[in-house]
Amino acid sequence: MPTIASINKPRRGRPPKVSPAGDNTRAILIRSGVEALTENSFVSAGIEGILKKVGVPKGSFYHYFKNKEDFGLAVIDEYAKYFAEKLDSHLLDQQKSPLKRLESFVNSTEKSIKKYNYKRGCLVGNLGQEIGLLPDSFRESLQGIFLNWQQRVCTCLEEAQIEGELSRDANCKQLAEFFWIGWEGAVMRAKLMQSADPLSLYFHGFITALPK
Amino acid sequence: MPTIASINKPRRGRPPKVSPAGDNTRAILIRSGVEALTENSFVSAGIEGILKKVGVPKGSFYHYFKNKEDFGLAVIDEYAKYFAEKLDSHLLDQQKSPLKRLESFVNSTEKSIKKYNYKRGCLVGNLGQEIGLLPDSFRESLQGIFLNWQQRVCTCLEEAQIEGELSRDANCKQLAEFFWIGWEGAVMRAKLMQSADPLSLYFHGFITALPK
DNA sequence: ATTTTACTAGACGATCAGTCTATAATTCAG
DNA sequence: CTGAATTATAGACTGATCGTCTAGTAAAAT
Repeated sequence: MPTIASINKPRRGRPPKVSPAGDNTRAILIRSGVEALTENSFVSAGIEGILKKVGVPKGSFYHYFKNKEDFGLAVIDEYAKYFAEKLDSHLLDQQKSPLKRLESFVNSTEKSIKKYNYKRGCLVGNLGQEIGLLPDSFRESLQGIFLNWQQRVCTCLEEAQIEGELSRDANCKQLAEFFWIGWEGAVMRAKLMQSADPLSLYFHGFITALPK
Repeated sequence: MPTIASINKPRRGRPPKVSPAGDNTRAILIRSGVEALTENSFVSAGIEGILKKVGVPKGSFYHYFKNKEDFGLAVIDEYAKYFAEKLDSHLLDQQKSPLKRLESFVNSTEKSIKKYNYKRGCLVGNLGQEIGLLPDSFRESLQGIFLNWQQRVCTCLEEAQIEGELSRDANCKQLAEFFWIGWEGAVMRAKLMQSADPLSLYFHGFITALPK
């Protein structure tokens, strides 16, 4: 990102191709990578396919990224950012009760997975499953993302306690962790069954399990 | 498998290499495949690697299997057979109460995942995650395996009802499906965290959620 | 014109699934 | 015993694709 200083007193040479809308080549590649990795695995997703989909020549890849690992980390970060926003858009919706907010997130995921014909799942789940084949740097990153998501759901459950939807005795942190552990299984199963039923079945089970 | 007739009146030519212990080349390849696919994904698992691990030359592979897909299906079948036996060894143990049998399965999985340094997961879960990249024939096979496992847990839960560990009102079929949906998420998370905690946390959550 | 930087074409070696030809091993028929 | 028949082993080979790299061109500054 260019600083104010670098705009006022530009460096010599050809300036980087950067647009305010964020549609520069690097960002385009990352978005293409997000799409690829929500459908494919990291190992089987080829760089060439990711490039071809957005018409960026192969030689450019190693100008923008050190290697595939570096690219992968950038893609993970972008997905985490996108997903955290999506999560917040539901979990922070003050119009609904806390548990209804969680339900709203689930419903939105159901719609989304149908929309993409049960081909796209959770990028973090996909990469988590093949963690044994991935660079070590991926593990920390993915672990941190789960912690982050769990924290958000935990807060939502605590608000449910305040509003009386959930027993004061409930261990929200543990429940949030339980939710995400199983949720990734539900997303996987939905892809396998080509049906959103596993998502709603899992959510229904989770809700009825909560101590009132 | 040779029939009685074919033993009494054998065909001409070299007979198929088959040992009563089942340690013929085909079986060895399948076992090597099971190991490979519990750690890797199908797409990223190379045939050459599977062959090299057991010292079988490449030419033999296409003698025993039509192609990689054919091999994959055989590997899945072998794993399903192995796993169903493992499951039964716990769930049919009349020494324990039904819910304790399920706990016994969970404990055994915890030990197993530790033993292999959190590298080996569930073959069915691994392949399920990448189902979008796999031949169509895999989907049916994997779906059927889940149905089978769910049926076994369902029966166990019904026995728990009889023994009074579980409410008569409980929907055992649905609970069994819930269990397996989430369980695959827990196995994935255990690999990612390099810890068996997600397995026990998930099981604990499942048990406390059951209607008494 | 020259320098600096941004970007790209295409080659490279490795590895992939799968094919092919050759031959070793074993058994039965005559 | 000989030779045909069949199973099984062996690995070179093809064509595609992989991640990576180098040597270059394009563009805008001095």
